[in-house]
Formats: sequence, C-alpha cells, structure tokens
Amino acid sequence: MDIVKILKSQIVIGLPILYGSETDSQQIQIYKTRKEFVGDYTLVVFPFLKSSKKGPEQTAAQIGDYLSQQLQVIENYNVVKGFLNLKLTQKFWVEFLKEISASEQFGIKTPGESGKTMMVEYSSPNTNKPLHLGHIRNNLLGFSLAEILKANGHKVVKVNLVNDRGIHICKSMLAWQKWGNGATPESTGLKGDKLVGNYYVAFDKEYKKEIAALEANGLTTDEAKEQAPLIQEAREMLRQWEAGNEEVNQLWHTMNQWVYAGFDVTYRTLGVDFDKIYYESETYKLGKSLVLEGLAKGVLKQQADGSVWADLTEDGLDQKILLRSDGTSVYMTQDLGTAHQRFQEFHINDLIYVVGNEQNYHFQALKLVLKKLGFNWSDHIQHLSYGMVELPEGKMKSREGTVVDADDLIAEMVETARETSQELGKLDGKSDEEASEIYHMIGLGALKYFILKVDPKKTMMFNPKESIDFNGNTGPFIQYTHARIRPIYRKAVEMGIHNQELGGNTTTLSEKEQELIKLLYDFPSVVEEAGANYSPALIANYIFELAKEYNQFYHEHPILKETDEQQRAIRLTLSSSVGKTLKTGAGLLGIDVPERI
RNA sequence: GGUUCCGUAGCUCAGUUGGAUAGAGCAACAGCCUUCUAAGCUGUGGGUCGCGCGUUCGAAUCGCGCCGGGAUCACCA
Repeated sequence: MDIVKILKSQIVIGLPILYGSETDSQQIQIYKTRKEFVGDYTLVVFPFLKSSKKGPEQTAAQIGDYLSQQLQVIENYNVVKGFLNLKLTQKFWVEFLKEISASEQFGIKTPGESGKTMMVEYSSPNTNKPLHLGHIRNNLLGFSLAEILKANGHKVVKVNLVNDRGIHICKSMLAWQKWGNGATPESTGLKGDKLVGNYYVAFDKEYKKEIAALEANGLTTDEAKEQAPLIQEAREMLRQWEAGNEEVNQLWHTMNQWVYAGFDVTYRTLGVDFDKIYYESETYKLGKSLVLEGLAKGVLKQQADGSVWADLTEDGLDQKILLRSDGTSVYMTQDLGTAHQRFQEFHINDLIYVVGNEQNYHFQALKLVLKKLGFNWSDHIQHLSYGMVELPEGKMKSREGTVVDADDLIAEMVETARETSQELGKLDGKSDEEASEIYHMIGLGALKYFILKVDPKKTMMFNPKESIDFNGNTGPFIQYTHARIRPIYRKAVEMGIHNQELGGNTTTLSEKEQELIKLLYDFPSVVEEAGANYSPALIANYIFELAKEYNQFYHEHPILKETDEQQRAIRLTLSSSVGKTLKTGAGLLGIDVPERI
C-alpha cells in the first residue's frame, strides 16, 4: 500500500476530528520532501488554515501530532512555515527494501491483470521510401507504450497499418519502369526500401523539371503541377491498379515485397514488432458501408454531385468529406472502417494511434464522425500525438533528401559505440561476437534513450553534426550503471553472502541510502503515470535519476568491502534492487542492458 | 484568418492536479583512478522561466492580452 495514500486517508479522517470540517482529498497535497529539508514526505497545510482558524505553524504541528499518534511509521515531524515534513522510521524503509528484493517483478503488473485489452497502432509507413528519423520516433514510442501498458496490467495488441497503395507508390513504380532498367535489390545490392525510395526521389526530380518547363510556357504553378505528363501518367497507373490491371499489379506486388524485406531489417534492428499487420490495399474499402448507413440514418449529408459529408461545424471543425462524388473512399473512410472492425474483432477497450501531431485534426474528426454514427466506443479512441523531429535547418523532407535515414543513423550509433568502447579499453578479452552484441546494445540504447527521454508531444531537435552523447543523461549511462552493479552481485553469490537477512535495527541508513530507497519506492507510481499519460519520457527521466543517485552512492560507500555485515547486506540488497529496477525501466523503453561493459 | 501545440541556462531537455532558494545533461574551467567498472564522481561559472496585466497567502505552472515559432483547416494519406 502506497504510503502517500495512507497519509491522505488519515488526514481525511483526522481533519474533521481536529477542526470539525470535511475535506475533500483533492485539497490534500503531499509530495516528497525537498532535499534541503529534513523529512520524507511533506504536507502543505495552507489549504486547511480556513478551517483550523490558526496560523500555519500551529496547524501543521497539530496535524503532525495527530498523524504521529495514528501512524507508527512516522518517526517524527518538523514544521517549516506552512509545510509539515514527516519523517518515516528506518524500519519502514528497510521492510520495503525486503519487499523489493523478494518480488520477482518489482513495479510491474502482469498483462491481463487489469482485465483490459489495448490496441496500439504504430509505425504505419508508406511503402514508397525508406524509414527515417521521424519513423524511428514513432516506432520507439509505439513499442515503448505497448510495454508500459503491459506493465500496467493490460493486454496489448500491437498493429501496423501499412500504406501500400496510392499515388505515391505509383510514382516510384513509374520511375522504376522508365529509368530502372530492371534493377532489383539483388542486382544493385541495395536494400529494397532504399532502391524503391531512389525512384521516388527520381520521379520528383523529373516532375519538378516538367513543372518548371510548363511554367516557362506561361502556366501557373497549380496548372503546371496538374498538367505535367509525369503526374498524369502516375494517375493513370493508379487507375490501372484500381481496375486490377495485371501488369501494374504485378509490378506493385514486386516492389512492395522489396520494401517489406527492407523494413523488416530495420524493424528487427530496432527491436520492434507487431502482432498483426494490416495492408491498406486490403482495408481501403472498409468503412463505405458505415458511411452509407449514416447517410440512411440522416446523420451524414449528400451533396448534389453525390459526395458524402459529415458536418462537424458544431464541434468547431469543418465539413469533412467521407465519400468522393464518384463514390470512392478517402483516408477517413478507411479509418472509420478499420476502427469499427478492430473493436468488433478484438473486443478491445482502447485503441491508441501513435501518429504525429500533424494529424491531430484527422483524429479529432475521426472520433466525432464515429460518434455521429452512433458508436459510443469512439470515446475509447486515443491519439498519442507526438511532435516532429526537426533538424537545425527545419523539417525533414523525403523528396528533398533532407532526411536522416534510419538505417544509417543506427549504423552510426553502433559504430560510435564500438569506437568509444575500444578507446576506453572496455571489453578487452571478450570474443568478437560478444563484443559486437554489446556495441549494438549500447549504440541502440543511446539512440532510443535520446528519443524517448523527450516528452512525446514536444517537437524535438536533432543535430546530425553533433553526435548523440554517450555520457551524462544518456542510454549508455543507464547501461553502464547496470553493468557496474551486476559484478557486485555475482561476487556476492560467490562469497555466499547474497541473500543474508536484513535486520535493519542495528544499523543507521546514510542519507544516500535512504534517498535511493525512496526513489525505488516511487517506481511503481512512475510506471502508472507513464501508462496514464502515454509517456515513456517519465520512465526515462526516472531511471536516469535512479542511476545518478546510485552512482553517487557507489562512490561514497563500500559494498562488498563493508565490514559490518548488516550494513553490507543492506547495501547489497539496495544495489541489486537498483540494478533490477534499471533493467525493468530500460526494458519499458525497449532498451537492453548489458551484464558487463 | 479559424483551430491547436509550443517558448525555461550558450545548446539539448526536466520541472506544469499552483507550494519552500527553478533543476539535469552537454559544452567551458578546476579536481578525483595502487581500493567493488572513471561511459563514473566532486566543484566553479551560467536564468527577466518570451513580454505585460490579473487571480491567489503563494504563479514557470491558472486566466486574459500581446510577441515569436510549429502544425492543421484537400474529392492527398
């Protein structure tokens, strides 16, 4: 049971007794005592002054007296202005430490415990170009969110909706047809997604030339964009695809397979996976029947040209098209259909889309339209809306080649890990295989932490010229701290002292030791908060704090060399608990930690 | 223009259900390896929390108005 909750409930009971007035628990502010003051938890008493009709100090003292009488775990208290600082007994903390070391999975619930199933859709790439840094943020967030939700006791279904059809794919296909000379991943040695991406860029280059030529002939930019032969051809190809043209379909299939093979490599390197992959080519017609039903019910409107619209003006949005005048679907239509299908098929409680904030409007509209159609589960559609990754020059643009390629970046990170490691003389004497496994772990740890430590909803900056750090508030710092702890535990096992009973009464915990235990105590609520806010960043910040605190402790205190057995036992348990928690926390971010560096 | 998100140290970011003297990391400078892993630890310097007004015992945090930046408002996805 959470001590803060216990304190709160005691105060709810106590205030009427002391002052004869009810208090709602909202008014009770308890937080960890700041380091410059003595105590573990602090109650802010200002909100109670009206009912106590006394000064802050006196009120705080009265409440302090009351709580001390009620709760044995309170050692003592002190009052500074309107702040009541409560100090808990050492026994309380030592008992808690015992609990952690006894528990298999501290701070983590078992998936299914909550009785809820969550579906997380993430990644959802287009198949006309390789993945870049923006996709990395998406993939890492999606994977981490799924892990965090599981840790909160939910079952999780991870899905990916691959956007494998549309004009953008046709652009790559057309360019390949025109200028590819039959190139394949095998013949060029290129990763499939890279090969296809090159033709997308090639298309855009030629297309721009055509536009420029038409503009020179006096057309406006819009007209030129519309009339350029290349775009006309691409559109024709899309019509052919939709008509089921055999040849186009064959090419489409072949090129998509190349891309999938390429994506798989990137996904595997990143360590992300999916329970189910949807293909838009199979889902894009879903939703049309829902729209027609809505039309029949009169909640949607049809215009004279036959197009169907949802009127969202009452909710502050605009008119939203759902079926074109020729009766075909748009993006929104498909999303209506897939959402409907998913709630039916998987009996999910929540559906969370991990999609960039540029689509905020789309998801607002999606929920509203579903609501209009009478689906109450639309309230359970969530959008984890994350910010863009920007370069110093601004936004990344695939077509202009100003993107940070996912594979390149990963390779760079692993290479830097290798160089750094060799410079520092780490891993000398390890087999090549073992060493490169660790380089990979550290390189990816650095990258993942770098991305995930930032609040998802914020735009973040990446400067390719400055390499991602390996020191300080970084993934490798967490990994290093873990790798530092593990040998201690291994030695303790050799010495046969690894599971000695903690007495807790004969020794005095140092400030650092208490600080560490208190931090550990926070872990379960951090996991909870990260789950409630869809924020891996909270986990990242927490494990950094924990690792930093541990390194200070490590510097100041001997562990195995401590002669007092009681003291040593506590420090050992503390160390292995921190190690365990770092590993669990990093795992929630999709970051592996090594046994040794 | 409407909607919406953001603005904290030179740089990258924490801190926002209102609480005590606003914090980290990087970069700079000065120290600490014959002692359990120095990817570590210690110290120094660095702030008009974009600006103003308001609410409050108390505002980086809430409200209003400006300034600056991003996203979005397609018969694209």
